[in-house]
Amino acid sequence: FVSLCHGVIQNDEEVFEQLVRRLGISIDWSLLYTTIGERAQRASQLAFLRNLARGEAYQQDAPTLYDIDERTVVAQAEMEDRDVPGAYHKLTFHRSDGQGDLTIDTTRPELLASCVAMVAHPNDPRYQSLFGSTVRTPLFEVEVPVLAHHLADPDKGTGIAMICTFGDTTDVTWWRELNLPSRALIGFDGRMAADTPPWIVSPAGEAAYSQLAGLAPKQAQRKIVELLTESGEMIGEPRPVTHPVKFYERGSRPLEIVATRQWYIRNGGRDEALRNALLERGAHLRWHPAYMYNRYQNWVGGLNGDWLISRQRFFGVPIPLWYRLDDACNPLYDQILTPDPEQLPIDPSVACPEGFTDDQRGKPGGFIGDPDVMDTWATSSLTPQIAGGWVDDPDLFARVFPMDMRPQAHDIIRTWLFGSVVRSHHEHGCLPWFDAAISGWILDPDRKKMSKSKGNAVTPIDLLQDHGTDAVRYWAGSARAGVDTIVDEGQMKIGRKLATKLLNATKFVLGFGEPPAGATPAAALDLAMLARLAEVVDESTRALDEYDYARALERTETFFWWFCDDYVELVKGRAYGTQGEDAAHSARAALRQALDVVVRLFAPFLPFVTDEVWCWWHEGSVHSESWPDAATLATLGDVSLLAPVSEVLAAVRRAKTESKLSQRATVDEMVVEAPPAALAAVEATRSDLSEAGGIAEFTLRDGATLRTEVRLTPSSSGPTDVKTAQ
RNA sequence: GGGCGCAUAGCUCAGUUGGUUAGAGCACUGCCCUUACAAGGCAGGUGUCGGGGGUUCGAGUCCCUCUGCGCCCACCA
Repeated sequence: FVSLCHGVIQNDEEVFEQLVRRLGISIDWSLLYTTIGERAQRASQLAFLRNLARGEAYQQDAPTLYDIDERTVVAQAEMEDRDVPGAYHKLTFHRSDGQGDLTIDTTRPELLASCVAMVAHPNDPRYQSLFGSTVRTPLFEVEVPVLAHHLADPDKGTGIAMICTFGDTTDVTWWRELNLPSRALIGFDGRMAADTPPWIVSPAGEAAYSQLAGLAPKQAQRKIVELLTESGEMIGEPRPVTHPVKFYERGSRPLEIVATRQWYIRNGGRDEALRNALLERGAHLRWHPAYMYNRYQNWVGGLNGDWLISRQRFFGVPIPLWYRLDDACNPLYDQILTPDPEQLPIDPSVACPEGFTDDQRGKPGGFIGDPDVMDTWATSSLTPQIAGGWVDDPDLFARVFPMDMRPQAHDIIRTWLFGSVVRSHHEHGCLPWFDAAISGWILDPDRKKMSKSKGNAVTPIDLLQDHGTDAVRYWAGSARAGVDTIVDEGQMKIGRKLATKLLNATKFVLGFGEPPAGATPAAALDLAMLARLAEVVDESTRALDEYDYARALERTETFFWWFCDDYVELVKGRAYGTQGEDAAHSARAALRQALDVVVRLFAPFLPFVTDEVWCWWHEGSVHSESWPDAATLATLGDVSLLAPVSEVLAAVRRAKTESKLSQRATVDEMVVEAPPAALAAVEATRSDLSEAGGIAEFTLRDGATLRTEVRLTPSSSGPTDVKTAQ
């Protein structure tokens, strides 16, 4: 079985690696690790042994939530509540003093044989006289005490409940706090015990139990309802309710509670000082978005026990321990044998503890390996240590730990993130990273969470094939951090357009040829464009520093479209040389400089197209280049120049469009009226505007507001039309 | 029951410490073969900023409240 698992894993790892490579994520593949690989097992087992040595890991024999299909215990973090249909059953208990009956409501009548006591609130006036007395259970005729406990809710059911071992976690609390006996009947196979338990002694009780023996919970419930109805001890019909029940998150039947010996790691669930320390750690983590800390707080504050890490599975990282056996071959769980850390990873079912030989395995006075494996999160919670070389590369570890950032989705804050904080707190006394970047889920177009079982999942590889990696990353990069995001192939198409535009724009800019060495942007428009770009670099850098990648992308994109639509169109003619050599060199230098920066700004979002165009005029990959620095751009330019110029250009285009003319059509005359500042801007770019607009006669004059008059001659014969645009 | 998020154009969303007439893309419509790009370009209409109240010279933005949607957590007889 284990070898089959390894086969599946090997295949999956290849598929995942292909996917990650295709996504263009910059991974140093020489540092690849897998959570089931040797390095991870070594780190996982070593960390556990160190937890054990410091008392942070311990074993306990206690009632535990257990999945009867998976046949394993599960941790609180892997459970979820589901609303399922159930029914209240009103049962009659008989007072031992013969003074009448007592009725209770239960949703789990099948556990009646496991009843150990009755409980009501200490202040409930209805039951004051019964506290301290005993009652007999229906069918089984077992005497159980009537007790008081503050958790009993007078408003629920009849105000008095039967305590069974174990119907729910409240039963466990009552059982523990009221020192009750254990009468568990549901076994690891999820069925009622085959033999009549010793506490059922009456012939009628034995007869009743024999009809339940070996049944699964649901079958047992149907049967006992039959029996109770026959005996007249059930009042009325079951009353249907919908109530929340605990399930294993991947399970199909409700969890049962069984008493079993398991391993735990302290996580504050039973220790207020540790809980507060971990809350404090979480508060020091920089959360992106910040409100995700609330989920951490909710989770840590709501813990009701330590972290159960042992699992009854065959494939996983083994718990690296052995136990001595007594002369009758019973394991002595307090006589733990630990391996030499140098030998890790080990499988205790194969390896022998020091001082023993394999022929002593399972023999009287010998030893036995722990049969369980660790929860997958017990290993995943150590990924910063595994990746950072905690066990095998102390030099690397010293340099990279704590790590910068944990990227993950919000649904595993309780598992991956919290578990990692717990392990780092115990082992290193610090947070494992400085920042946590929490993403949302991808939702289908109907805003439903994607899941394989619902069949609405879109695999990333299909999207990458259909739209290209850059397009998919553009869509993903436009989504705000932490927010669930709908798959939007429309956005991907826009991303693809952007990538195509970058190819075309680069081809065009490079087509002008390289300006001579030493040529620098000098024209006012060129300097203004570069000044605007400098602002974009600043803003984009600041946004990324704050993990606001969507803003960084948006700002760069907005600039780039303006750059293509307006700036390039304005300087096109000049760059071709229509205004002389010097003017051309200024434009060409500015175009190249801007493109050089823009490509680097886009590189994290559109890794493939940026790398492609970069190599058209640079050596090496854009992804090895430094991030652009606004200070290196010409800062002499006046950004305020740009708005009036773009406005005049738009007015010309509008006039041509409204006259149903080609944008190439000649403007006979244009008059721009503007206040002094705008007028100066238009004046400074007059030659570029004239060329781009095809303007024959261009007049400027003072005015209160910017106003552009455009006179056109339609290409075909027709009346002269005067368009006025604000 | 406790906590959190969201609500802005038909759709998806920007809107930064309160500050001109609230923006973008998509969709829709029209025009244009234009020597980077027709798998393209240019241009155009579109709003009770969820409701109500308050603070302020000024509120999409701050405060209170209500409504709707979504998520997390909770001891579920």
